[in-house]
Amino acid sequence: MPSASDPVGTHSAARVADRVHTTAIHLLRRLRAEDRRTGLSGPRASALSVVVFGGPITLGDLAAAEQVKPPTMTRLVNALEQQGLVRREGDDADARIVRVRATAKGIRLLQEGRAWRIARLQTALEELPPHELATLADATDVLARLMPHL
Amino acid sequence: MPSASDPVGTHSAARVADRVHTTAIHLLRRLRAEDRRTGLSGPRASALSVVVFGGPITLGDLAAAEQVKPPTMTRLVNALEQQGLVRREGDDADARIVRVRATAKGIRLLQEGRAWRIARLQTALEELPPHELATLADATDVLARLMPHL
DNA sequence: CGACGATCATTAGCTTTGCTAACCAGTATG
DNA sequence: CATACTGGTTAGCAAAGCTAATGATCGTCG
Repeated sequence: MPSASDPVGTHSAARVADRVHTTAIHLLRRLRAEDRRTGLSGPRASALSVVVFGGPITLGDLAAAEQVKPPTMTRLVNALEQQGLVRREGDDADARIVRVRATAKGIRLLQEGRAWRIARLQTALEELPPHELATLADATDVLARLMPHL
Repeated sequence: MPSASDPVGTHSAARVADRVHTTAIHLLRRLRAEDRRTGLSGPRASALSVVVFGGPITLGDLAAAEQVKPPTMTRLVNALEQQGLVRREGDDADARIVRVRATAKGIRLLQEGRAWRIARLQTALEELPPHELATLADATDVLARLMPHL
């Protein structure tokens, strides 16, 4: 199915890869500015997000999910804990393990922050015709399916 | 035009905004690992990219382009200069100004680094059927058009 | 022409985030 | 039960971001 913007099918994987990459970078840079409103830095917001949506999780797994080494995650969790956004919990079976759980405050802040961050993007998307919105949705599906293979 | 994955048109701008945002974050995190091969950190690679493609540019404009304050850019340029990737040049008319220009080595390294960084993505994209590749290309078009309004 | 404010870059010093190496406590295994 | 492995933390380093203050130059206006 040749698209409207590329009727003759000149898409090469290399070109598309480059454009997807560039687009992602530019998009996030634009949105980054909104982070300040929550008082949460990028890494903290990201880690909190995993804790909120991924339920109680061990510190090591959290580090792996965030693609960060354990010492870095220890510090991030320290900071989030001091802000009252997460709690450390011990494990009954294995005393080495630390489970991290989001507090009600953490859940609330994350949702507000997320809302702020994507508010501008959402506003812009509302101007799009439905079929373009659908294209974006489809593209996220494709990339989500691809992600595990990266 | 309802898409295959969403036949009844339940797309809301809010949902799509959230998914685009999340997808961009996850994608870039996966790709980040490849940066080490160039010996260029993310910020340095990004700044070098602007210098290479944006021609000689003043330090202040470069800082603005990278959405960073001047002192930060001074340090980045110092590092790039020590690596022999850019050169500082004075301005004849205005002695306050520093122009930053990429060296041949800088241009070469950037192109190699870019290639490495997107190599995994490209490999994954090569597995996709053409219509999904086209979906991704269209999505980048939509977002690129949107970008100035963000 | 000369003084004074504006502009561009840098320096100094702080915080956050990332790392590796070393360490401690607890688990599991021979 | 000794020994190795695992999960988390501590210590210490480097990079990248910031603000505030400095230095040097430019432009303007009296």
